[in-house]
Amino acid sequence: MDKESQVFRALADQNRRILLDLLLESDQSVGDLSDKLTISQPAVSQHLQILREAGLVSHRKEGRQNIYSVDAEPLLSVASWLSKYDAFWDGKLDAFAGLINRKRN
Amino acid sequence: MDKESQVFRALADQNRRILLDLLLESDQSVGDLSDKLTISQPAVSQHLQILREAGLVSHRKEGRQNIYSVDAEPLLSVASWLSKYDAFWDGKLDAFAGLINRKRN
DNA sequence: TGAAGCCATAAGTGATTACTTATGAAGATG
DNA sequence: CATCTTCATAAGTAATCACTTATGGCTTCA
Repeated sequence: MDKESQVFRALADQNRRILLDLLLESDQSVGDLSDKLTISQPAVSQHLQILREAGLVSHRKEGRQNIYSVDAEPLLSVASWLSKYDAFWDGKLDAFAGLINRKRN
Repeated sequence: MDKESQVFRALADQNRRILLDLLLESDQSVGDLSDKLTISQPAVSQHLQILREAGLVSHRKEGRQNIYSVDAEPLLSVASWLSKYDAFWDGKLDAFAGLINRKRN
């Protein structure tokens, strides 16, 4: 499977997007993440593996904990793919540009 | 399934992204699209149905042909979701902004 | 050292996916 | 009308998915 499909597929699951959202707030251990979802710890580990394979998260060991953090680089290729649709957004593009500019200023 | 997952899932298949790319060039019939892919016509129809359910394409009948066209609006929510990662792109964000601005000017 | 905590991996399951071939409905054309 | 074109839908299949429970390897700590 090509890398782009792998990234989209990783993002296609709600629990995985929640995991990314949680990691966006702060790096966290698997246990911390598990406590915040309604699925089992192994399920969380499996989702994290898929996110890892898509390059969207990385992890470091701290004692017996495994601390995960976001790695947003693959999303750049998603953004690049999206940019092909600029012409179709017309006026709405300004709203989009506003969205991506919001945090810059 | 939530709408956002549906859009990501629709984009997670390479053939469906190719279909969108083709439709980005011009509105086309199912037969035209079929000729350009290596899968069967029913497979193309099935992919188009998934894209329709995600709101990414629409179609109009012209005689016995079914002409499909891109409907990019759902991609705005993808773009909005992506914007949460601005802070993680740091310097790379400029490249991203360049990408989305390219076609504007 | 031994018990407990943290986490990945294994194995099993039902649901979904992405295709195929077969078919039939609806519109154009002789 | 009879036929051909275009396309969606049906049915079947092998592969993949998202979970579960069970287990065991490390690490920490009493």
